[in-house]
Parts: sequence; C-alpha cells; structure tokens
Amino acid sequence: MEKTSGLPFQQLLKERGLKSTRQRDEIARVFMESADHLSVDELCQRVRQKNPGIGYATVYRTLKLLAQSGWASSRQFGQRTARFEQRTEGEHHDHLICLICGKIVEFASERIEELQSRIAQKKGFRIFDHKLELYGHCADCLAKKEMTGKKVKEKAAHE
Amino acid sequence: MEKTSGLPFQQLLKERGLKSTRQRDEIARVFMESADHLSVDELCQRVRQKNPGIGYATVYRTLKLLAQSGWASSRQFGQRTARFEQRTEGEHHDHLICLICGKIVEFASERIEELQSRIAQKKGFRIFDHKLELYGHCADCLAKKEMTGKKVKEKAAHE
DNA sequence: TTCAATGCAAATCTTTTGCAATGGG
DNA sequence: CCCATTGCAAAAGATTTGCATTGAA
Repeated sequence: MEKTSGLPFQQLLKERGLKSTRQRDEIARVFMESADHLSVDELCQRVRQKNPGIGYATVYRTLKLLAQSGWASSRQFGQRTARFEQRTEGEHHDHLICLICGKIVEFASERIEELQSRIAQKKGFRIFDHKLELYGHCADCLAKKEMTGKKVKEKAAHE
Repeated sequence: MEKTSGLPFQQLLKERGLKSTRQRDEIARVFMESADHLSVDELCQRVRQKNPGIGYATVYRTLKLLAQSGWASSRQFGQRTARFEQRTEGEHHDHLICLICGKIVEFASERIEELQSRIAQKKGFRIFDHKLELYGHCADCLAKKEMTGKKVKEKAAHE
C-alpha cells in the first residue's frame, strides 16, 4: 500500500488534472499545519489571516478535494458542523459517544485496523481513512438512569 | 448486557420521566415496522397516512428520543439527510465508501464487533450501536486513476 | 390543574451553486 | 487564448426553536 499523503499537493493536483492556484495551495498548507478537529469555519479564519478575501466556497471546495484524495477526513460527531482532521499515515483514533450527554471518549485499536484492511482488500478498495464510532450510554448516564423517573437533561450537541 | 430494545415504548418513556402521547406512540410504531434506512421525511409521510397533522418537529423530536434510547440509529452517508434504521439486537452491517464516485459496499465482521464490545466495556459504556465506515477508492476508480491526467468526474453525494 | 408535548412557521446553520470575473497552463 | 477556478451572494436543505395551544397525568 503506497503512501499517498507523502506526495506534495501539486503532484496530487496534476495527477487529477486540476490546476494549482494560490488559494488551493494556501488552504492546503494551512490545513496541513493545523491541529486536529478543525471546522471549516476555523480553517477559513486562519487562511484569511494571511489571505483575506479567500472565499468560504473555495475552502469548502478545497477541503472536499483534500478529503477525496485522502489528505483530510471529516467527522460529524454532534451531527452539526463537520470537522476535518489531517489523515496521518499511521495512527488513528476512534470514538465512544454517549447518546445522552454527548460525551466523547477516544480510543484506538490496532487489531480492528487490521481486520478493516483485510476486508477492504477483499472488496478491492484502497482505504485512506476510516471512521469507527460506538454509541451508547456512558457510565455517568447509566448511573443517573438508575434513578428511575428522573428526567436526565440532555446536553446540546456542542463544539 | 440486558436488552433495551425489547422493552415496550411506554416503559421507555416512563423510565425517562416522559409522557406517552398519541403522536409519540404512533411515530414509534410506524418506525418500528418500517424497513431500513428511512429518512425523516419518509417516516413523516408514513405517519401522516394514518395521522395527518402530525408535525415534522414532532417526528424529529421523537426520533431523537428513540435514538438516544438505542431503538433507532442514524447514518449520514452522503453527508446530507440523515437516515434512520432500527437497531436490531444482533446483526449489523458496516460500509465501505468510495471517496471519488460515492459507491457504497456493505460488509459485516463479527470479529470487529467483539473487539468493540470489549473496548466499550473497558471504558464503562453500554453500547447500543456503532458505525464503522471505511473510506477510500474503489477498484473502478483506482483503475481510472491509472490514466493519469484524466479528470475523474465525481458523482454528487446522492440519496 | 399543571406542565410537558405539539404544530406551525420562522429561524438557524451548514453546505452548495450560479455566474461573471480572474488567472493558470 | 481557453477553460477551470474563484468570490460573492443567493439557494438549498436539514434540523431546531419560540410560542400559543392542547392534552396527559
């Protein structure tokens, strides 16, 4: 399985018959040097710090491009705004999400990764990313549920 | 691990200190006897066949309730409309998704399920549902990519 | 009776698109 | 030059919310 995210951005563009532009390069650059879980809005803000005038639409379009090429991947935990994170070659983290209070706990499992690759291979896919989310009730909310009849107030999807 | 989805809907409501209403009961009933991958819109249509006048908002609210309680789970493949499916006790299917053309292939892996349960248990969660999606390029799109420079037209996120 | 639930419409919010202008190759 | 890309503003949706009314308990 060859590395894709090691290639320079320009090469990726050429590979797909797309043009390299000031905006694309800048968006990609800023994205690549940013931390995890960036929203489109946040990315746009940062890009505009040095390049005012870059449009929201362009950020969306570039991000879509990055995602399709395996450089970025999007998550929508709270089911509102999508958040993007860089796809790093090795490590992944997955998430446990509480349906009541919205708490998110990260975890990682190499074993699961392996099984995933095997399945993908069998189906002829080349996988760049995966998303594994476990939904349920966290320990805290389970405890509260014991107090039957108490209405457990839900926390709004945040962040 | 006790079954939650075996309980009658009314019991679930009482357990959470909520009222049982004509609308809630009907929405839950119709939902439970429907097939997979129902959109909110579709569910609303069906409910209205027998109960015209039930509001969209109520369907959303009830569905949210069902989801929080582990009866329903939502997916957002194409990242547009959410689709809900009943959470059946045993079997799950997961998805391989092509980032270029949008193709979706289903698969199932008991082994992965097991690992998931183990992780959840370790973190104190009671899991009702999970979502596993593998993103990459399908065999077809990989083949097209060989023809470097050809712009591979993307299919709009559909359905 | 009391307060949660409903229905409607308006409000929000995210993401997409049409189109004229711009700029890469 | 030609056509893809951009920016803007408008559009398109999906989901949520405010509020007066209704209805369970």
